[in-house]
Amino acid sequence: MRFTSLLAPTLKDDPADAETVSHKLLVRAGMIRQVARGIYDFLPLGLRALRRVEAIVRCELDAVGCQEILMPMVCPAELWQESGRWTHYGKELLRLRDRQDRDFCLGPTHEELVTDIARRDLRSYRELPRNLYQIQTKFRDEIRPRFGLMLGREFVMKDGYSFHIDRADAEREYRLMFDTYSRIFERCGLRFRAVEADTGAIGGSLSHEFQVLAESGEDAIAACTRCSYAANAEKAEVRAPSASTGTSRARESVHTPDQGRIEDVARFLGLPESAFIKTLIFVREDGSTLAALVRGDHQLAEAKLRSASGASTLALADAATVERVTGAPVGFAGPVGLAGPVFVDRALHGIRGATCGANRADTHLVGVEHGRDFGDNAIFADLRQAISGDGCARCGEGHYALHRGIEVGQVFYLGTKYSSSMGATVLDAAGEARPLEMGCYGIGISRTVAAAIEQSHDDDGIIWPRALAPFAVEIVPVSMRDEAVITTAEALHRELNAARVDTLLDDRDERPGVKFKDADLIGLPLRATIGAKGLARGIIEVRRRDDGSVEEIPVEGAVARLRELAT
RNA sequence: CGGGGAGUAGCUCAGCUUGGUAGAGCACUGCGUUCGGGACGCAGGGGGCGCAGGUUCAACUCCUGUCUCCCCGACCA
Repeated sequence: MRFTSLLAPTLKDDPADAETVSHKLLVRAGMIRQVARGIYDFLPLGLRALRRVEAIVRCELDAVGCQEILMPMVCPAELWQESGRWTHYGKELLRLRDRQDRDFCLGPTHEELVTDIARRDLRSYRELPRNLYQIQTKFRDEIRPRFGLMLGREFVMKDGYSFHIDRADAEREYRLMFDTYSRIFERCGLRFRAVEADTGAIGGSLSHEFQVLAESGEDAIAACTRCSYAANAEKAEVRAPSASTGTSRARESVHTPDQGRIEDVARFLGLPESAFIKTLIFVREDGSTLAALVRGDHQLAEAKLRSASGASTLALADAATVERVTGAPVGFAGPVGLAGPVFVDRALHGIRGATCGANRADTHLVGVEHGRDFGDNAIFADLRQAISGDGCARCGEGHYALHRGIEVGQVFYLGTKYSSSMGATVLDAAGEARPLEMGCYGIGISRTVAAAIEQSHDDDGIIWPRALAPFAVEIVPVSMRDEAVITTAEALHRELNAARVDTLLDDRDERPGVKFKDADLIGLPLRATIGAKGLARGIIEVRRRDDGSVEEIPVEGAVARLRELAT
């Protein structure tokens, strides 16, 4: 490909609306362009990177027996009504109406559609297992899209679904997909970690996320330094503390005017935040309320509370509800005398001399003690987010180190959630109709492109992993006025292409500095610089984008050498 | 949805406080010089200031409405 015919509008300035590195660099390198919030054009270079990821995904999935299909982006409401998600999915589901006034939605995921295929076309256990996938544009009307390709509303996703006669076979497939995903991300050249994950709104019971490790990641993941256990910090089980904390003292109330935040009260009273009990009020789906207690310096993990309380959905109570339940404005809730179910994090078991809200305006209680002052209606559970240094509950010995990650893939064991609600059954060997056991497996293709950049870049631009680079080699003729330079560059370009090495020839009549800057920005793994001085000595200079190392190679045999370096 | 910020040339921004009919750098066009890390000179082209109203002799500047984009949002009990 010639630069002069490539649409690659590189920019010197960072775009004003970009925050993250990948967003800035993708735009600056002329790979994507924003069209509306969370919606982007892919320009040729960006598309090529996207296609690289797709190709790896296809290759690995096809190799383990998956079959590619393509389902519609516009989905009829009926199927979503059948599964119940038409009413439950929420505002992320973009609904539309056609000219006949029929309801449709843009598919944010395709369990309904694929289950519909399965129930129509799969009849017998003999036709199982099946694993169907598609690579397609998805739409989720996110509340707050951000960070370019990281959290778009429209994005490219590979979603796969498998069908089995029983749970054992579904779990076998789950493990197969787990291994396949590991291979896919390895091939992409990414540093990642597979972590146990919450199953979230989709449901199911067994799930791993594939997290690309990057400082800018939005997910916190906890990995044991001793064993192989790693999990989303939301889910990572925290080992129960061995000893209770604090010293006993008499309970008394203190006047804390306008001190509603733990941070403020802690300063006001000169106490550490860890000596506080944080009391949060939640509302269940049916409108009933419950309280959750964590230590002042800890964060509640909503997913844990959800499973401890058995509530399918939980929402933090609004100010009016808090006042009704606690009898005090927001900021002064506490467990003492609080009615209703109270879920308590294990770190508070046996706590003494603690401080909490008094359920009275502008008042806190000090010297609060578990057992003496609260606990009758307490249900103890692991409720908080893991933090660095927490004990690993899995091996019982190690401790957690926290990392930031970008979720690029997830594998789920789904069970019969959709097959049951949508009547997707097959006959088993005994001639009995059984709902299909299902698994589902996703990879954020466009997000993977962004994640690769978050993980691999420098001040000058992108540093593509070989496997994802839009081109393998960029040829930079230092001058477009020098016959020998041009001839050599053209020949190299031609021969590399013939040798199936994707090559970009920067044939623009620009000064060398401009070309070098753009080459660094675009970030192809190898740059072959051809200049008059080098040619006089019969050499071409090859520079690696990742470590900046330079190798001079003879013009004779340059193709073979470059091909070697490129693979 | 709540809070904050911003919409002026392709990009990054200045100009609005104190209304008088729009500017810089980069990019772009032509010519010349230059040519191994974002060159230089000269000469050019391009926007009427998100949109719609209003006030005024006069609005990018003031007022009202509206749209779009960006950032933050249990952390508090």
